[in-house]
Amino acid sequence: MKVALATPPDTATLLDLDKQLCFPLYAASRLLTRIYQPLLERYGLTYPQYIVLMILWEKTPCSVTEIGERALLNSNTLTPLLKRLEQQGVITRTRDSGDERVVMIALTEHGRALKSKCACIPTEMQQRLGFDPDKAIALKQLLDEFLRHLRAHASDHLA
Amino acid sequence: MKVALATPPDTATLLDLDKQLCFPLYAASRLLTRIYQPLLERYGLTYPQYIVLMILWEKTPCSVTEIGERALLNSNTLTPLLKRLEQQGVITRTRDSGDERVVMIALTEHGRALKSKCACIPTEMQQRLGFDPDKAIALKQLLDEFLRHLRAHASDHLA
DNA sequence: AGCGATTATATCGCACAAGATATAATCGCT
DNA sequence: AGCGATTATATCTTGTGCGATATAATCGCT
Repeated sequence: MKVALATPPDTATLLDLDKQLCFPLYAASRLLTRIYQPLLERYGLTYPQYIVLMILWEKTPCSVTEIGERALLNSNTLTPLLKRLEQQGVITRTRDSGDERVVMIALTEHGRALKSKCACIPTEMQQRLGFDPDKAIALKQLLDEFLRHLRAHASDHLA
Repeated sequence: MKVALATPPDTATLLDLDKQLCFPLYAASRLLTRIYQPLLERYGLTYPQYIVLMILWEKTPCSVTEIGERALLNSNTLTPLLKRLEQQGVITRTRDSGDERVVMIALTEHGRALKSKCACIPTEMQQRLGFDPDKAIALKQLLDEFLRHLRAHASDHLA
């Protein structure tokens, strides 16, 4: 016979929005992106485009696949995004002469110049956020660990 | 004259993808949503739709604005999402008789029934994730705090 | 060399997101 | 009562995201 039905983990309760891990992740991601937006639109960039540029600022040129692995985005998202960056004159897209399947993405002069213009963004974001730096670091560490876990786990699920 | 230019926080370095807080947030949010997907598509739901349903399972009916405040989504996102849920017979949309500007969203019988069908999802996600529960709790707490901070802060920036 | 399997991008369709703007109903003040 | 301001949704446009599929180039094996 069922006895201690009184106390928690009853399944209905677990469906409360406030109990979810995913929701604050999802909401915080969108809100933080919104705070980036006014800083980025000065240069005509969206947040995902900024991610791609950060990858290219570290190493250029990069193949589409390399960018996808780093940003965790597939070609169906990257192709149009990269075409927009190309139209803005920020990057070039060139087929690799050695392997014609590969499209190499390289920064233009303008794209390189954007790096120094964007250099103030991380600091400015930190100021605008005004979130306790210690907590931000703790959060980032946990998130990085969680992301590593998810990446390792994702391959399980694709199998 | 500039002297100690050698050591860190030089601005260029801060643009490294690995230094960013937003990127793991953004990436983890998308990866986690992907893990939800196979569980949700059994019931023809997307993750944002599931969020809205969790809100309605706690309290029905709700106005569009109430849902928007809870889910942090605006009408331009909610209106089409809610219309799709209506077409699926999960919710109804009715103008409030007292105030015709307000559209009240209520669960249908089917929508209510989905709650018990979805009851297993939180537990199943936890199992599938296999992420250290203590770390998950710590992460959620930090995220909740960060989200509260962002919400409070967002209003500053909208001003 | 020949050809099926693999790989790298691209395309298509659908569903968010969010700013800007439109529309209609209600409120508040005189 | 009248009317400008506010409020609640809806619509339009642009830009992601992502599953499914298409296409073209390369690889691997015989």
